Amino acid sequence: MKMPELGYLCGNGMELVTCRQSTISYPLHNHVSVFTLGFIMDGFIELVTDKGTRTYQKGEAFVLGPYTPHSINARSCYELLSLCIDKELVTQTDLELLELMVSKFLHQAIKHTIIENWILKTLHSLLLFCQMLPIQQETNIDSLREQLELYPEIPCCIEDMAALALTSKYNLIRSFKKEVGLTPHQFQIQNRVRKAQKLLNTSASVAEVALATGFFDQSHFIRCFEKIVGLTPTEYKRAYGTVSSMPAS
DNA sequence: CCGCCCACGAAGGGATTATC
DNA sequence: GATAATCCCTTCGTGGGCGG
Repeated sequence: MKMPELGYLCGNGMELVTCRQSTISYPLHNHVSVFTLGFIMDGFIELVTDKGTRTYQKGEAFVLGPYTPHSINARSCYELLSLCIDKELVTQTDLELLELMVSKFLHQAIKHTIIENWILKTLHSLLLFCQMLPIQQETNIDSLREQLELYPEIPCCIEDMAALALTSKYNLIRSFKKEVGLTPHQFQIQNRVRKAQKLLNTSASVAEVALATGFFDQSHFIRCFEKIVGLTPTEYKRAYGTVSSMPAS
């Protein structure tokens, strides 16, 4: 398989992931409590959400709200720039200031590449759209979701989760899927992989990351990781070899 | 709307081997 | 030695159906 070129930068409540020459498809998942702005730099992708399937091609952008379940089908080689912004930052910051912060972040993040004009031009309307998206009220499901997001590595069966959400396991599965778009277990696995991605950016070995994120062993970890990320942990580590994070300013 | 039951498929668990 | 891949059996999560 041809390895995609990946880039990752984070800081000030924002994360930027660039993916070049990728042919990876991603199964159903969500980006937890962040807004995601996706910019198609080259090629095209098929984005599937609960609102349907839409093809986005070079020069087009999309917005995903927090916890929006979606999948990506790669029909060809594509280049995607994903900008994730903390929910609080989006909802609690004045639009003009937010736009300034985001464009500053983009300029800092992509130092050696000229940011295409269309990205900066669409930024304002995309951020406005984010701020206008309705945010759900807090429920018991939300507190469980928060627990699973913060501590995905803790062994927690469906009965334990139901107890946390003050409901039955049958109702939990239905309600959770309705609100989050994934079953509790799928959500837990996804968060474990997400946490593992962060740990893989440190000096920890694959086996250490596997145990630290709640997987029984590295064999099981590799299977789940590859299914969600599209790369094995080692390939991922290699692809993100030049990882850096920006100092807070 | 919620709880329960049940069948089925996916995930978990364990062992082993291959590869670098 | 670390990591990746595969196999096989067991366990459990999930979806559908049903009833209160």
